[in-house]
Amino acid sequence: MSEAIEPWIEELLQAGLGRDKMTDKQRRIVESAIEVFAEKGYAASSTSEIAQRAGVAEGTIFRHFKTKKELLLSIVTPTMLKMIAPFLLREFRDVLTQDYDSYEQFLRAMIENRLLFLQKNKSLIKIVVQELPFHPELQEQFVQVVLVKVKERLEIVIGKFKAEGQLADLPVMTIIRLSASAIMGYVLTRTLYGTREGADWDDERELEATIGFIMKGLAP
Amino acid sequence: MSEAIEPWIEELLQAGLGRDKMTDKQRRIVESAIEVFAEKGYAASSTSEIAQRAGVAEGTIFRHFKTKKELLLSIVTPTMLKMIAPFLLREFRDVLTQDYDSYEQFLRAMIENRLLFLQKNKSLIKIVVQELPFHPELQEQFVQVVLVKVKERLEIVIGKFKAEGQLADLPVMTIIRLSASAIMGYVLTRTLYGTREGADWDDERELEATIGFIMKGLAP
Amino acid sequence: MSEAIEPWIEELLQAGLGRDKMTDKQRRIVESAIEVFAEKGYAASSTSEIAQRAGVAEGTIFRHFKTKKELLLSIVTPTMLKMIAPFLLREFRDVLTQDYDSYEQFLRAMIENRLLFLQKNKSLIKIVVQELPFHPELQEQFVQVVLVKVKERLEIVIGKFKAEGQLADLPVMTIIRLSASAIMGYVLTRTLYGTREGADWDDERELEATIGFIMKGLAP
Amino acid sequence: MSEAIEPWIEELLQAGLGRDKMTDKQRRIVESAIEVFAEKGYAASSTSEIAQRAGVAEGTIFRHFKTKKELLLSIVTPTMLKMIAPFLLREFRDVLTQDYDSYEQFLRAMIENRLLFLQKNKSLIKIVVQELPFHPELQEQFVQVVLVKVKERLEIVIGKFKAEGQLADLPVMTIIRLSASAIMGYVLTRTLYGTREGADWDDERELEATIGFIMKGLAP
DNA sequence: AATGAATGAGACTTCATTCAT
DNA sequence: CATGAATGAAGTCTCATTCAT
Repeated sequence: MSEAIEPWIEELLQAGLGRDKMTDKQRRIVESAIEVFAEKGYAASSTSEIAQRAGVAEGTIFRHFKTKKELLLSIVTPTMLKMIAPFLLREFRDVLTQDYDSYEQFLRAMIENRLLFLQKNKSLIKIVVQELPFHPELQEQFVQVVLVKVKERLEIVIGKFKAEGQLADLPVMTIIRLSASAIMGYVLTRTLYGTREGADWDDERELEATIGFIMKGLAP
Repeated sequence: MSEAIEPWIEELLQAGLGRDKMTDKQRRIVESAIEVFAEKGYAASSTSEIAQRAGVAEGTIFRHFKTKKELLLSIVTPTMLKMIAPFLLREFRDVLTQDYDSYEQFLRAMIENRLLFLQKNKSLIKIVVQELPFHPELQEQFVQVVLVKVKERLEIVIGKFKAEGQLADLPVMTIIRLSASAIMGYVLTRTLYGTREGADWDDERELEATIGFIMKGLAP
Repeated sequence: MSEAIEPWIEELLQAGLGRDKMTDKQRRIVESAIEVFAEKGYAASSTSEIAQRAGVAEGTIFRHFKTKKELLLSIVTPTMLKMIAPFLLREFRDVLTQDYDSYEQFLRAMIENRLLFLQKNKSLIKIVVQELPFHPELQEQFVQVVLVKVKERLEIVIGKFKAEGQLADLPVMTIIRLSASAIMGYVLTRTLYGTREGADWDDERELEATIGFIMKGLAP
Repeated sequence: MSEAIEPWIEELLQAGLGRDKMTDKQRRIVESAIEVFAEKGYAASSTSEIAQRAGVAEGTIFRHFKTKKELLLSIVTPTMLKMIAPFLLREFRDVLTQDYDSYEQFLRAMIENRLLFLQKNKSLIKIVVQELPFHPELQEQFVQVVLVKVKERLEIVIGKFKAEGQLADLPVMTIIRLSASAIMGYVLTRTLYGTREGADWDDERELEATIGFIMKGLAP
């Protein structure tokens, strides 16, 4: 737990999360690109439309991003890092292992944190999820950056709860999978279905049901 | 629930599932299209590559399908029907309501049946899932054809098990969601992760863990 | 002398010289390309202008030639072959070794033959000469196809005249170089300078002077 | 013949030959431009690459040269002057008419002088030769500045040798052409072919052969 | 029914040039 | 003087679709 974060991740986090160094136009280009990519998908998006929405000349895009693909990467790579930021930052990491007495507490914290993130980054997540299957480099990155890191951290936390006898005697990966499935099912349904007009979605109730389900399902 | 299936669905099932009426070339076109769409995504696929792989002239595609979009629909619509075929076919429907004594039995049957389907139709499912977000007509179709129908049928079955006191007192939709999440998590992990070389995936164990998880989580 | 011509050369000669298999539009494209390339140089020529002059849509060019470069090659490669055709064709080859009693006769024949060729293919030659320095593949081709073949044949003929004591005792390559320089100087001056209005170019006299110069310069 | 050199030529000679007045950046731009133009040809060269190689900003080029074309001219015009400098400079001019007893001596001096020049200015010459055909203003300049001047001077010298009975009774222009052809053939072969690895080019022998050829060919 | 040449709109990208800093 | 971000015209090339054969 005490080993330092790899410097390149630290760096990317800085560079990616804050768009500080970007010029105004650059930021507008990226924002338009996020819009358009999320709406139509990368392949069906045209740089001319992105330029138009950003209010810049098409050539300007290519001054900042050598290719359309690079523009995509400039969006996806930081997003993948943001997705796992809580697992990487030192302060949070310590929190992970210490602050939660019960698995339930931990679950609630995770859901709240990531749900907030997801709500604020719907388009970004959509782009990542949509494009992942078609770009092997992204997949590589995803496995290396997201899966491995997250798994690493979660194994520690969940291992602890399991050792304390709070959880059933299942492989840690299985516990992660089952918990994650239920949470994602909740989040996805909520996102897709819960926002429809006239939908009878009682968020509080569903959240409780989901957590209850996980806790019962994983009880020793 | 004893009303007849809508005739147009019946028709589509016939037309879509059996590619009987297709000429040889037509079938080859559709098969190539499935390949290419699954590989590159609809927008990034070119009709000329599809024609090439199908061994037909470029123009031939447009003799059978007015537009590229229509070719996509000719793949997606039947697939969506195939996805819910078990819920629609009369014989199966009766089975649903009668054959299973326990929810666990029912779950096992569903998993086995749909897993088989998924394994035989990976590319098709991939296309549907990938394209759904970008084509409102498809979404419409999906909701109308898949969600509504499945929900309708499942509510009966699950309502029965719930009435029998086998399941916790949760809204039927919630039960469906939680069960489906866990199953899909299992299937997805198995598909993406279980086939990697050197992966330590014990299918039997994971399946049992998943079913156990659901049953415990949903126990009254 | 009696060994067969390499089949690939034979083939290229057929394909390149006769534009038989070309469709009408293809021929028009190539002809326009020759015009434009010769006028402006390859790099400064635009496919859109070529298309316009050919009276076809721009896309049509790329149906017949994958890239602009391929269009260039489709012009240059056959031209290089045409440049040395006399040295390759069997009938001519035999002629080379037998028909000429004196080096002077041989020179006159060569000049006449190649001058005719040059007059009919000014643009083509111009393109080859202009582009050669910028395309390594063309240089490779030029050395392999033109230099080597021509040298091979000329060495035989000139070796014979030298053996007969008609020529000075110089390396055959030197004789070739000196003769070629004088001829090319004649041809070039004639082409560039001789066609100007008011130029005092007496072609007959200059030709005689050139041949006289070579013969005297190379006399034993 | 004793009339002064046209002042504008004098001026250009000063300005072009010495790059004295240029700032450091300006000189670096011109040098990079020479490199790139020689490598890729004018039309295929980009000002951005030139700027990069020169280590200056893109805009800087256009502070010193209004257009890309002007940059080309700033290279080509002085080069054309340098090509004929020996014929223009007063001191050299006198030398021309007095110092050489034989045409052979004169030839040797010219070859040595111009060969040295060519070796030190390969890229420049390449650019001039390559671009001449595509820029009518350059052609104009070339005829006016190079051809006319050189012809003027050479006619005097060669006229003298001819009057002395050293040379055959041919038009002076013909003598020039024949001599120049042989020399250029020598220089070109030497440049292109003589530097290849494994080439059996004996420079001394070829030079002698060439001079011998010219002298014999032009003997009275 | 099948072909494949032809199209022209539009895709991504490059580039010479301008201008505020 | 120098910079480099910005531009928009133009470049090469792709693609869905049409149509005469």
